[in-house]
Amino acid sequence: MKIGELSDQVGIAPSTIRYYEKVRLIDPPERINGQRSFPASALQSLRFIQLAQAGGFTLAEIKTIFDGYPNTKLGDQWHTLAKTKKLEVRSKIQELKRVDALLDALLKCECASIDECVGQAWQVRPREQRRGF
Amino acid sequence: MKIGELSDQVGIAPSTIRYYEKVRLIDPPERINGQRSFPASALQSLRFIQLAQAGGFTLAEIKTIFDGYPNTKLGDQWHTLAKTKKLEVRSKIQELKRVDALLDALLKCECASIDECVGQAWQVRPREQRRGF
DNA sequence: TCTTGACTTAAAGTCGACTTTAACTAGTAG
DNA sequence: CTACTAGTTAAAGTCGACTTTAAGTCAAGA
Repeated sequence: MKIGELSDQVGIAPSTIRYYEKVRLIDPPERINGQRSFPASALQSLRFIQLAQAGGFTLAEIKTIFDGYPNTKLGDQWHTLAKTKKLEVRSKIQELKRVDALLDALLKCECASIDECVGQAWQVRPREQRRGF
Repeated sequence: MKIGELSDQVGIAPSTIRYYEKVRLIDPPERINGQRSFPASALQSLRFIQLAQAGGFTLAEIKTIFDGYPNTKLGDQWHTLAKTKKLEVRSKIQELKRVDALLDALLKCECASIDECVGQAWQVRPREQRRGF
């Protein structure tokens, strides 16, 4: 598969794919007349990168996973990272649910200001002392 | 409230708060002897910013919301943006759930490579043609 | 009075993740 | 043969979101 085709299939610009290769995130593919010829597995790799990025992984973290897997000795770098990230992902889901609720509130409520509306959406009454945060 | 106290309460660096003021994301607070003195509502604004950022809003988008709210004429900019973002947030939640599942798979499975494992986690058999994507 | 610590400014620097540019090559269609 | 398309490289540029730097101000405590 040439870079253009791969790009089309996965929805990642050729320049980005070359960039990923340059920073050693993906393996340098075979060259045919100087042009990259990717194996089918490159598609999976790129899709993994897409999803992991959506999950808040940096490219460096994705690299750690790629480099380490499947070595699973306890305390292994990628293993530790994956577990940490799983927690992050779960709390991010909770955060997003709060954002969703907040947007609902903003779209529906009649508050005069964002601050007031935020207060309501968070069950926090403004103009009143709360104890212990 | 001086900038240091606000910073401590909300967990955002003073330099960041000044930056938000510079890019007109928050209102310039009153100055007492040249020093910023924030009203309590600044706390709510900053918390809103934090959460919105976590929800994938750019600062420019947050500004649009702040600037437009609470004007709710149909087709209003902030209103449209909020509705669009709500959809984005919901699909992001789905994405994160997929990441969570993928991490589970990586942590538990015995695949020889990430690509293979990704294939399994996504109910996509590698080495087989799938029709129509 | 002197020092300390928290504040002020404008401007420059950083970082991650790409994208763009410029100059080039190789295969294909007319 | 020529033109076109899709590929190649290294290096520089961009963008969002901050952070750091340098030089200065101000009030409180020893």
